[in-house]
Amino acid sequence: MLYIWDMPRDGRKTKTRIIDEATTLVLENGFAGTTIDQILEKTEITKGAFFYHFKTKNDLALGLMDHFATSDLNSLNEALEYVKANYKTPKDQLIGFVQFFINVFDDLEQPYAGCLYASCFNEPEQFPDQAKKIVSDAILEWRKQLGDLIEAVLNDTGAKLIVDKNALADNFTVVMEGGFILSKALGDAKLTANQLKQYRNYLQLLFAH
Amino acid sequence: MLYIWDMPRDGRKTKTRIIDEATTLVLENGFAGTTIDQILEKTEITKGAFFYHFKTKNDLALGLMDHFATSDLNSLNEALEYVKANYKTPKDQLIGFVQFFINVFDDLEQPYAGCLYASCFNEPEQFPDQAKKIVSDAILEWRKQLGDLIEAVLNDTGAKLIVDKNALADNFTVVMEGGFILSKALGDAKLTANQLKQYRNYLQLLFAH
DNA sequence: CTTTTTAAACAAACTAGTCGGTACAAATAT
DNA sequence: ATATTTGTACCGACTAGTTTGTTTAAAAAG
Repeated sequence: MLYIWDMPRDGRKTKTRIIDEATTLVLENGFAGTTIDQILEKTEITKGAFFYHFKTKNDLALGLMDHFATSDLNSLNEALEYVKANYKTPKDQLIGFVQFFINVFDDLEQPYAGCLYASCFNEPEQFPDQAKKIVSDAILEWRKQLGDLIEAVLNDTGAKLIVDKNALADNFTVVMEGGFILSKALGDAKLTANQLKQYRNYLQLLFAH
Repeated sequence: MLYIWDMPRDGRKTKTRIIDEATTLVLENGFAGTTIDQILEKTEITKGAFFYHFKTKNDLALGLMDHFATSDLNSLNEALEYVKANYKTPKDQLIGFVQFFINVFDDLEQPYAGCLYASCFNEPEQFPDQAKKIVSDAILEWRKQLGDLIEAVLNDTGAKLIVDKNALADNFTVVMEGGFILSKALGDAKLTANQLKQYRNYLQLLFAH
């Protein structure tokens, strides 16, 4: 017999709840535009509980970015593992990687809530340097992993044009970030996937036999 | 009969100064993160003068966006006129259009300050609907003008792949917006131009003979 | 004269962060 | 077994300072 009052208090649940709700609020109002009172209202916790988990609002910024980057890099690795398990040639793996994310964003009905990386550099003075470093490290990790895949294609298949491996890898991140903005601005969820398809087209033309 | 005292004092200079300095501040701190006192300090005017020109802070948001969009659409038209005067075939005009902006961003030494369109949708709840409409209208104008150019190329040259005219036109906006983020995140001014070069590559491969 | 700008005070609401205190489970002591 | 202590999680009133916007009287400038 399990009564709720028998359940031990788990502070991680509260912390996770704060991070989840705060992320939503920051994507709607920006970081400076999100007040701690708003977070308290959404999470239905009190000020005391909030400051128990986060020393300051800056500390929250760090927590948000850390959580976001971790889950972002998880999805990078998930996609990499998927294509390496399911495709043989580097080219198929690279195209499959992009297609993986096309499928994700093709299924969305309403515009993706947004990316905290963009928030961080849209109000850069509001975020501590540590948060900015988390973002740049994450972007460089996407560059590295995609860059390795691209290099393998260059060695295996060759390209129709001389291209910079890093710039081509970065182009994925750029199309994603820009796609989110376009999608929100025009209120059309499908636009992000459509933009990724342009990137896929580019790769297909570049690495055509 | 014209008396000298018929000429009122010119408040447009002050208003322009407010808009210029406020734009810089919003790109650094976000809109919610920019206080009117900060603007007063930078412009060296007083609170009375500020509220003489803008009824509310929301009114300022509108003024900023209107000014920004006007100058953005001016540069769209400038580039269009340039390529139509200097290139003959639709394909050369389209590639020339992209090259026009590559040249602009290749000359930058430090990352582009940023785009208010992005600010608007990174803290959408902070901006009035009217401001958001200015942004979506501007993005649709880029889509239309570039789309017309692309359609001319499709009719004249044909494409290696079936592409959606609008998505291909939007891809320019997306690469710009994403490029700004990348450039700021990694602190490298050249990255935006490099990303535009990927878009140019894509067009060249797509419309190759 | 009319428009624009100053200077300074003021208010009402909001904001980040503090602080003393409570509830409760597990560990420790008796 | 029972009593006491300790540490974690949480509460909510309070404070010091900030923010938008108002008001008012006077001054500058074409």
